[in-house]
Amino acid sequence: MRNRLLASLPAEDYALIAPHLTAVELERGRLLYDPGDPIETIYFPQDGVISLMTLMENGAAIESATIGREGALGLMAAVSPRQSLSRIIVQTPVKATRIGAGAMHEAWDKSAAIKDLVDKHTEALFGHAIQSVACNALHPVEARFCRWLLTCHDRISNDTVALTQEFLADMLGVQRTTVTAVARSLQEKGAIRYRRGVVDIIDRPALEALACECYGAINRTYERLLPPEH
Amino acid sequence: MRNRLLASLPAEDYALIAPHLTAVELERGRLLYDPGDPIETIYFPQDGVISLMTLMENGAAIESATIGREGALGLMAAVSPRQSLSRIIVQTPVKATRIGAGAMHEAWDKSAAIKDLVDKHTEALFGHAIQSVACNALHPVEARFCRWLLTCHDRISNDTVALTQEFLADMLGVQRTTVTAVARSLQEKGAIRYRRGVVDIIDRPALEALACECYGAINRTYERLLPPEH
DNA sequence: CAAGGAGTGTCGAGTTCTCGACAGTCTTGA
DNA sequence: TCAAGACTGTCGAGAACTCGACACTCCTTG
Repeated sequence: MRNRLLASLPAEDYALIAPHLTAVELERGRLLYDPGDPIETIYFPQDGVISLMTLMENGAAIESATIGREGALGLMAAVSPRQSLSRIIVQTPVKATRIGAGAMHEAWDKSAAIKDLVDKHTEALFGHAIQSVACNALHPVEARFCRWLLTCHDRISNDTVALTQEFLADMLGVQRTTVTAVARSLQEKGAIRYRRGVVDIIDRPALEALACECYGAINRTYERLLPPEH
Repeated sequence: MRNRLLASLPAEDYALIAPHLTAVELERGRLLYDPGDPIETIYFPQDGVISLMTLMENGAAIESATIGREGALGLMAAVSPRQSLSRIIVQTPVKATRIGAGAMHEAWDKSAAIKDLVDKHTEALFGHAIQSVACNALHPVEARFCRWLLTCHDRISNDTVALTQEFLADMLGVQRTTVTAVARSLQEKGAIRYRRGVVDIIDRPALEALACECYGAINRTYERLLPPEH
């Protein structure tokens, strides 16, 4: 059980949802929800990254938050029925545990521990979002690129991230040519190595030094609000 | 009662909190919370604007969301004790109704209507934040300036906004010189008139045309989630 | 009513990023 | 195995915004 939310639940509370949990694998690029879609399924990632992307009228979609094993997708639907606010896609291959929103709501209704978990997770995700608001306005692309890689690296179990520069340009809300330039610069600095569709993280400390403070700030918010590991 | 959340409460639910409500006036510039401060008081604005500002290590503070009569400040503390995630300041003079977080929690515990209100407000504020994430990455300063003025205008009861260009530059996360240039351009277009410390909104439709789609998107989210007016 | 501070206007060099274009390379599937 | 599509490299003009500087004006306060 790598998902931190599920792992933190006391056995009796976990037992409320266990019968309804199903393990799934989600392939990269899969569209889970579009804005307005009712959230019928909640996903607890065990490994991999899911992106929340704000969709603009012209079709541009930019990442507003990510979800990995520290959280869950659609968890707010445990409280009451929801429509998705964003386009939600699978960014790296994801192993997850899923549960229907209805079943989760019933468990939420019975368990104070689950209520608390939903509450804290909502707060942490909000903190993630408002930090990103500031980051996108104030920080140069290279720092945001590094933050993005680190966040991704934390949520997967190896040093290789499969993604195209084009995709990454969308995530960051910049031109692809800008991503190309930044990627080359980072490779020259020895922080990453990349080839067609793949980025290898070579020197994580270097990335951390180049990333903006938002990386640490978001992590601290999660650490403060979520149950400790183990 | 101009605050939309309070106005929407059924009489019996409102009665739970009424004894603890106090009317207050908050002067412009007042600091309500800094990151990490415990949220002990919840404010329901009747008129005026409160800003949530993400604070960076170098002291820069940029606006990540605003709160006016359509919402409340610190409402999530009704669910469980919270620390503020942002620096929260009074942006225009505010008339508000306030209540202690403890009293609000007790009412929340007893009233399904209040629970629902808190839930919906949390979701709307999250929607506000993720739209701002995209906006800051994708939209030019002029469009964001217009959006900001419109949002402010919706929450106050006249056409004159008191603020300095320096302050606005902080809000938008840009240089003051950029704000000067944009303000002059908008004045030449006849949308606003400004003088030392004051902006008058002259042609609201013109501002709406120049603002980015995020203004409408955020409003639609609030309209969908909050109880209708009257 | 003089002084000081706060707010604004303006300039210019420099950087970052956009935007469109096109060529080259790798991968996939018919 | 060949064609088509997906992905990357590169170029260059131009727009947007930064950053530092300085002058000026208005307002407040002693």
